[in-house]
Amino acid sequence: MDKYDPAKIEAKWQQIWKEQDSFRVPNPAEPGKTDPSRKSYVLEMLPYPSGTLHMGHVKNYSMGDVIARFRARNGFTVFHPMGYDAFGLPAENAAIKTGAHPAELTRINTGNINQQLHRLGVSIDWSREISTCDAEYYKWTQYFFLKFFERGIAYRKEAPVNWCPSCATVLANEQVIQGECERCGATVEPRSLTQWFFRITGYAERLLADINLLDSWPERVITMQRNWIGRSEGAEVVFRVAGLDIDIPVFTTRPDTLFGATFFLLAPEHELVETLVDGTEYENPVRDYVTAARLKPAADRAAAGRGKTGEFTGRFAINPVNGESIPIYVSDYVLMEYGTGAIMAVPAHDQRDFEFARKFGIEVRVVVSGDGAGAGDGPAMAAAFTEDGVMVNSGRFDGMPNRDAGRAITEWLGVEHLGRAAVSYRLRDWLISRQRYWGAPIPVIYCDRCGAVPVPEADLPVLLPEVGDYAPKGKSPIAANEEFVNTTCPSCGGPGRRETDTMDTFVDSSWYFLRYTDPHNDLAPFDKAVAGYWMPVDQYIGGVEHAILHLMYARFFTKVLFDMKLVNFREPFRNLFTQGMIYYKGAKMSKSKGNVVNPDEHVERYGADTLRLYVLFMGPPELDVEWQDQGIEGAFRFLGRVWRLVGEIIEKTEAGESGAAAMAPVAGPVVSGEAVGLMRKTHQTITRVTADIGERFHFNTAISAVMELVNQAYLIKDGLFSSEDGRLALRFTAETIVQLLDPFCPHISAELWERLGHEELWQHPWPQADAVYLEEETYELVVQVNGKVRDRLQMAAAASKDELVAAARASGKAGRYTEGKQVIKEIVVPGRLVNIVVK
RNA sequence: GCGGGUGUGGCGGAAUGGUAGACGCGCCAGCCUUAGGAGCUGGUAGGGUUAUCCCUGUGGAGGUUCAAGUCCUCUCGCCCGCACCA
Repeated sequence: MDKYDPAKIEAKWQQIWKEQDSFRVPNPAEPGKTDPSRKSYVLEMLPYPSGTLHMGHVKNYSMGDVIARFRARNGFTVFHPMGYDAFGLPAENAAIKTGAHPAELTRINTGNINQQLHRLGVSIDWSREISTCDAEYYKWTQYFFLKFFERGIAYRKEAPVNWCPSCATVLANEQVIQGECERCGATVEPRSLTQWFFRITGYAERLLADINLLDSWPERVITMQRNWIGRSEGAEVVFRVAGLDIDIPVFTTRPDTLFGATFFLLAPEHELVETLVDGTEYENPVRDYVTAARLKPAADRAAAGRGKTGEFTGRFAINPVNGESIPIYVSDYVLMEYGTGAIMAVPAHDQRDFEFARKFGIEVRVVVSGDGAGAGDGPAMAAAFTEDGVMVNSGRFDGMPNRDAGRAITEWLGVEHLGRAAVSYRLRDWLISRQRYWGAPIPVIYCDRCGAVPVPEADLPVLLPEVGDYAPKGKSPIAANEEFVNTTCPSCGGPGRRETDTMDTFVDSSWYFLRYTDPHNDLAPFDKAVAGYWMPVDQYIGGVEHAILHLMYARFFTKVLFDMKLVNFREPFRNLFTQGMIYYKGAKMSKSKGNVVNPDEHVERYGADTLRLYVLFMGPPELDVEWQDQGIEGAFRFLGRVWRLVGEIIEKTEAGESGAAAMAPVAGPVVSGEAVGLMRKTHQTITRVTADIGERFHFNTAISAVMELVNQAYLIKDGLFSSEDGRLALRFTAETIVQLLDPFCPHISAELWERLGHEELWQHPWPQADAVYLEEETYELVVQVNGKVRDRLQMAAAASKDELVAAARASGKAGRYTEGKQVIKEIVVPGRLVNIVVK
């Protein structure tokens, strides 16, 4: 046979798949009445077209394709679409540098990626391709904004926000990592701006509770989401400012420590700070403190271990449980965004409050005692006591276990109308406005008379206008386009000005999986029945870096759409698989580090099949792995071995001696026992590969199982060609190898399958293992003495327990260790081992 | 600090509580070849003996069990997430 030439056969099959539109899946004519039980929606996170695909994408799409092709061949109608997350800063920044239009750059990049995906041979239904920067798509993103606005989920408020000076835009909390911009790493600055938000906090409880509806998500992703939502149970307690008619509520998770509150704190941003100090001698120092705190970068302010600072306001708060007056301070360790922006401080039982109290000489009063006796040791404490104990110094609650007291105090507060049980979340509302160009314009018009007025649905899309200069100047470049900005108010017809901010690109990607189901619908974002047929996504695959951002937003979006009755499911992604990253030279691949492995070069050199095979063979798909330059050589060698093996079998056997015949048990005289052995190995391999792909996603072990089979075939093939049974077994083995390899390496498999005399491998049913061949006649019995292996014996599969014991006892090798000893017992595991326990 | 994950040859990694190191890379040897950075075959955890066999070994220390990489307790290292969240 000719030499293995991946470039030639890959081009050939990609052309055939393209011409035949092989992976196209039409929507059912009557989706509501069509049985969706055999559909499988396989989805990989859509790529951001910043340039070309990198190795992480190759892994992602290779995995998705293995699952898609495997399921297709197992009788599922596989829905496997693709698109581009095309709005975003990289294209815009490149545009600023080169002067090209971001749309043009995006068009070029998506074209490149489309070509790369074709060259990988991924089984995508390209008729459903979408790009989030197309007006036909973002029209519906804007539509959802309007619907969210109608429901009060989209709203505008002035708030302290995160400003990235490098990206020149505000960021959502999720996009700030340790005080730095998630995208560019610049230190974010606090600013107070009026911005658009999505009220995701209203869904905090459901985002948490509905985790139970997910079938299979990685534990760490679930944990990260739980942590991010950060639900805390406690109480809201109202403190009154002495001498003023002002009530300030605080949130606490420790209502049991209320009697230990010896001071009170406000966040610098708290709206009442000014009221409390206005016109008093404390006015100036407090104002100075507040100003300094507002300017401090969030990262500095949050730095743990930094000494506590604060400023006394001259005011006192009255503790509702005992009527005590406690001093009110302003301190920057109190966060305006969490709880109510004010806290009661209990230094004896909170380390932060303790540090503040020590610095400012405030009383530390123990109200929960560890040993039940040691009350009043506050002045001697070296640190706060944060464990559970028994109540002291707390009036009628003394002597109670503190957790019980917490509940009792909360209840009492409720009765007295001084507080109530409350739940607080760490999750904040999603800030979606961006002061940048390359995004979907927020469809709102401002009118002096009517305020913020939504653009009427009929006027969508609000097209992104042309601008002369993309460089951000603290506000969106769109603001410079007077023609765009100046319009009429849809409500009163008077002069209006358009909103010039665009939406966070995470809004675009929060619903793209729905658009795939009905991508050309121009009357609605999607048809409910059609979406209901394909959704939810049965298997979602992507990087763990989206564990919070994208996955939380998409879950939120789906829940809002559920409430709007646009979808009939609560969770979009039933199963999630997060792949590990590929490292190179000990680090994450990145252009700045210069350690990037370019997929195109490897496709060129070895072919897509080899690259796909290697990225999945490298290790368990969920773990981070290190790219090894020589590793891919091994994958290429293996495919060469397969090519030559199958080629030789094609040449030396007849097509008539093929799979169908081999599916029946080997009948008649078995010329060579090895023919049966090969049939057994082949069927065992079917079992292993099927389980490894279908149930465990252990692609690396599935591949190694095929490698074993190939190795086995090589060892015994020469002895088998001479007999009829041998040729039959070899032909069947060759066909099986090709079929099992198909999800990983579809091109070489399709080619060899054709040469074996068949058609359309991607539609051919997945091979089934035949139990007749799985049963071994003999096996190796391990003989242990006191748990140590001493001998291995060939035993008949049917041997009884007694026979196994007898054989084990008769073993000379094992006998050396049992001689002269007393046999206490014998453990028999049929099919595996006998363990003789002696003393 | 809290939460999650992970630790096995020179390397990537296999092992429903039942033969530790499958498979691949690398390395060594043989065959084939005018040649080989091709192909085929064999070997390759460490230590001691080599006809063979023995001992030790899955980060460390205990424990459960006839039997532990696997289960339990403690502990150490690394990775990820959150972190002044009241």
